[in-house]
Amino acid sequence: MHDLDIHVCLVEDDETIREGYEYLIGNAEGYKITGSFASYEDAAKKIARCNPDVILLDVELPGISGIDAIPKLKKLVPDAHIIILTVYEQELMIFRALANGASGYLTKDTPPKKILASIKEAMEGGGPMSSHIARMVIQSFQRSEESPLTPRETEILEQIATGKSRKRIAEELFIDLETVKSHIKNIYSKLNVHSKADAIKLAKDNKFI
Amino acid sequence: MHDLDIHVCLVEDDETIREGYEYLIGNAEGYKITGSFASYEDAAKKIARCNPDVILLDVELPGISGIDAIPKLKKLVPDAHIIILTVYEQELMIFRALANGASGYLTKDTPPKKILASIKEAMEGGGPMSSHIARMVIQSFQRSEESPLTPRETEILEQIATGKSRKRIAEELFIDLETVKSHIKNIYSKLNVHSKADAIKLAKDNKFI
DNA sequence: ATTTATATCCCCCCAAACAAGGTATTTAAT
DNA sequence: ATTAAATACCTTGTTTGGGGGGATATAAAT
Repeated sequence: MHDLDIHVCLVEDDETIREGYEYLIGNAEGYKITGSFASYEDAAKKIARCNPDVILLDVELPGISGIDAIPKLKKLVPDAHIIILTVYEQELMIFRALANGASGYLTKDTPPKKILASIKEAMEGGGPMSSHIARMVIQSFQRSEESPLTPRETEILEQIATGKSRKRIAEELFIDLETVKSHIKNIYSKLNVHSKADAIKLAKDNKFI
Repeated sequence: MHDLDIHVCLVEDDETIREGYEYLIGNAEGYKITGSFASYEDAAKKIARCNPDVILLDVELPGISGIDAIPKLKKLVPDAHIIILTVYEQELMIFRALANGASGYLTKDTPPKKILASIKEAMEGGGPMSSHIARMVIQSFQRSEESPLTPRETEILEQIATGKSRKRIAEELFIDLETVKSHIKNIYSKLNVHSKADAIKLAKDNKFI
């Protein structure tokens, strides 16, 4: 029976909060706390022997931050799914966590039931996120609707952003090199820039591309 | 009372499925179907008068595809949240949908309760996704752990990918132009490529950057 | 103690790419 | 009938890119 339980480890420096989670998860059917640590350094020593399926990880930790701990934990227990559990909702934090290998991102106001569901979800290959986080992630994909660029110009700027030369872009779009140049001139003049790099940066910042 | 209900519109060509959703949502407390259409063209004419809070949109539609319909619907009813409801789970489809302005993405095997919850979630600023979709979205942020590139090389390749010239990169990293060139030479040789564009493409495909 | 990897800097060359200044035609949409 | 978009051409001048050959300091690994 025990082996069918989902093995959960905690890394959270606030003792009160940690005990709260221990209580919640430890008493839930099908879940088992196999490790509970106050810092990454603490966890590093023993977590491999805890065989975690899921690790709940705080971001603000003494010593190595939770964000930086993600790749290290992944190395120690490659098969574990890491869920970030934090009060922080800054975009940068979220994206760094996900880029570093987190499987999910929950805010600390997540109700107990949702936490348990998220643990299971992560284990089954899902990507549990608080709804607000999910929307931020989705929004990061979205384009602006008020781009001054025409569709063709946007397309060409996208190609430029992949590092392709004008010549190559011309070939791939079956148009003349001179046409590509014309488009670029127009792009620069619309965006008020004088170089590839500036055009790309401005376009990305404003989600034109 | 009626005005407190969440106004939902459907755009789905399969009549059986559409009727199923109509039944589900129409009979749920707090929800009201204010429009139901078999295609974008159909919806375009009347949907503005339906005042939808949330639009459930299929991707495979006769005429204009659901994906392409998203920006058009957004223009017709800017405040509506669009949730894609589909059998397709291809990465490209998902990212195009989100880029076009969808607030959520559900697969058609989503249980009724979750559909209703997702409608509410979208309305409240969340980003409802099927768990599998969420994981795909999260994975799109992640880097490979087996990049052959050193941290410095990765950093420089990232800069190159923003369109910056070697000179500018050198200035911004406070190193000599020659150093940047050396790194680039090493990057090319490690990646077995002979141009910016190829290096960027390969690195992006393999999530080195 | 000695390799190895990383990051740094230097020299050469030359073709190719880039940016900015124009002008002009065709097509599609309003 | 007018506008906007996409297309193509020309000139001029500067910068960058990619390939080749090296060197050196430092840190990590063995």
